[in-house]
Amino acid sequence: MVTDPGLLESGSAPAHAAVVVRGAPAEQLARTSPVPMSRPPTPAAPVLAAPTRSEARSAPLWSWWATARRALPWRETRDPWEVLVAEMMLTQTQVARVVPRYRSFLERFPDPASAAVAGPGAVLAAWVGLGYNRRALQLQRTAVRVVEEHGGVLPRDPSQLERLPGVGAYLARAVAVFAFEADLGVVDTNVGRLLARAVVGRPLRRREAQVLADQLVPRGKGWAWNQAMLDLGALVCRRRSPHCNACPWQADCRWAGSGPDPAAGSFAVGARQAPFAGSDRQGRGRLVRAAAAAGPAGIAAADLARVAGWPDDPTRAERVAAGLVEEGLLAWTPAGTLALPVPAGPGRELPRGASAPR
DNA sequence: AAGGCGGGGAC
DNA sequence: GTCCCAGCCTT
Repeated sequence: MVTDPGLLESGSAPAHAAVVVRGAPAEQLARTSPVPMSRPPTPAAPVLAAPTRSEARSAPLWSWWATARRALPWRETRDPWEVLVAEMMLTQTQVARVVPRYRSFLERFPDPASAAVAGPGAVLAAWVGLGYNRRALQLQRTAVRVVEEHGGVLPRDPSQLERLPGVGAYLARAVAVFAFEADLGVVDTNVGRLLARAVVGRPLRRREAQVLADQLVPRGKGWAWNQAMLDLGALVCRRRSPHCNACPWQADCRWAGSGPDPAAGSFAVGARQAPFAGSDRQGRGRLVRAAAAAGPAGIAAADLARVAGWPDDPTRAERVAAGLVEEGLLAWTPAGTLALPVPAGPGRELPRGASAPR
């Protein structure tokens, strides 16, 4: 008998019998639209071609996952805010870099209300070092919106989640699946790579990938299935040098690790990015980090160029600093120094129009 | 469709 | 050194 870790993890998962094959054949995926937010009606006929059948893939995946699964702190919760914080931190950031920062951030901001009240500067100060500092601002703005429009509780509908600042298609579904245990497929870089390589053996368009991911989810096991898929992509079907010998889908893989990588150019699979060293991004990061370290006093204008890493190019430093101010990541103080947008620390008032936290 | 956005670990 | 990561947003 195949063990089913999903039933151990997912309190609401029904103890049902067999995985049911649903959905449309792979050849029809492209014209299935729009992406359904819930399971479409079960069609009469068996549909997915043999290599893409969910049933053939679920048993090996569960067996593999029972021993290979990663123990990660955000897998211990179903709180939607805690899930959102994890997913926001994990955006383009490796798991190993998020783990040591996750719990300490949640201790400081245990719910949307606390982040809304604290203000952008405080959230940013707790974020510095994780990278992509805009995410901290977006998370804080989302917290304000959740307090103002949703009574301080994140909505469970992906389409509503997606309207929140910084919450796109992936994050909305990730919250729906990992907090509310929806039976949807999440497509990040790991899953996107896995689908392209193992399931279809060719690059996938956005909608194809999303529909296919949805169809593979065994009913009632969305949480465990997606966590297992992420683990399989991250640990076995890696971007470089995949461990095909250790893969539970080796017998059914449409690629098998030789020849051109079908994941190249497929949806959610990252493209090359510009060099970081010497970029504006690098200077921006230095300025925000230095502002966080300087506290309310801020960075003296005379130090900007040196702090940004361009001692011989103050014009560039000022331009980049102006951009950070424009985006709300930094602010000029009355003294003419550059600081985080609001004083970090307790005792701030709520933004005008915000309701009191519960 | 393409480019900007952090930073650190793997190679 | 280069590459890439539980993406999102703007142009």
